[in-house]
Amino acid sequence: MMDEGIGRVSQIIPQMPALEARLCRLMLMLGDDIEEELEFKLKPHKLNHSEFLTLMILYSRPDGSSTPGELCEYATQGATNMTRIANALVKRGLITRGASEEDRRRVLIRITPAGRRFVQKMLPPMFPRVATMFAGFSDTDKRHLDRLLRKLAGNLDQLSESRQP
Amino acid sequence: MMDEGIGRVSQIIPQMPALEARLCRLMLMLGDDIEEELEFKLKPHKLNHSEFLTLMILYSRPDGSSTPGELCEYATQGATNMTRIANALVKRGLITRGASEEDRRRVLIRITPAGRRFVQKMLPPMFPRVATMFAGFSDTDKRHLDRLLRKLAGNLDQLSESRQP
DNA sequence: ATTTTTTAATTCACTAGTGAAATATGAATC
DNA sequence: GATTCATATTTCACTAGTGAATTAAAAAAT
Repeated sequence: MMDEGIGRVSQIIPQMPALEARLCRLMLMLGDDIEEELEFKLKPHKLNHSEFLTLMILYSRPDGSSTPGELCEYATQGATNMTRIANALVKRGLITRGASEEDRRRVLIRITPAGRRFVQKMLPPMFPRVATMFAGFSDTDKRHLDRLLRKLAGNLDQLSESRQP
Repeated sequence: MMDEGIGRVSQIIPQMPALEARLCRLMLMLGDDIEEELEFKLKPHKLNHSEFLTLMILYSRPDGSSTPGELCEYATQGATNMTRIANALVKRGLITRGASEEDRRRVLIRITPAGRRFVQKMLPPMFPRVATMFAGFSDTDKRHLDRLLRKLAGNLDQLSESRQP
């Protein structure tokens, strides 16, 4: 369906990089599909993607703590949104928010023991469906995919730098 | 950075499919990156992604017309949002909206000559950066990537059917 | 030592997208 | 042929995320 669409457009505008455009479109569709699958798994826990990601970042830190600014960077979220995310997670007792000693502009965010238990409980049931996503992929397939995606990521990185350096 | 995070989590929870989780995360990041790049190219034309996609679907149809319901399906948008998208495009004179003759529940959406000209003018300047995204990709790389992404899409399709059939 | 500049987080007003209900027409059933 | 059921679109109330302005503290400049 998408293939036919791109085909017809590239017949009218032949200088279009049709193959590349198709790959772009595929990546966008897959990104949406994976996001949808993820949100489906998160819904029972009343978490959305960015809250989950933020919580996982904290969980994966050796000391379980970070600052809003750092979390923004790693979760690629605006500071505005991080405030809301932190509000939501604090309300549920999964993280705490306190003032930093050294730099009083900073806020210190820390995952709570309850937050750790929550992650450890919710994660395992997600595994089977993640594995299913890559059913029929050989180890070589996965390695190839990883390599190609990282190459693409590198190119996109350059493009993003060329936007506002 | 993400690799270390997943590494630490999979040390605590060893039954996690770490490789697959990493590929998921990569796909999500790349989807966001490509979306960002696309929105950047669309901004000067005051279009967002879903408006652009809707317009392109109409452009690529042989007769240049469709209905809201059909557009929802192809653009994977809710009906609610399609109403807003159509409103925006009508306002700019890129599409028209009229009642269907056969089925008066239906609305007929059609790209205007101005809409066609608009697409033909805005598309070519986007090509260089699309090509750059795949710089360093051999033809084999692109074929492989296409194959792997389609396989992944197939698996995700199955998963989505298992959600609410 | 005071002023200026920079950095960090938050609040506010907005855009984009979703789910549930409303409206209206067509199709099916009795 | 009236009633029930299904389909198509829109409206309304909500969630998620963004940009601009605000507040406050630290760092740099004078």
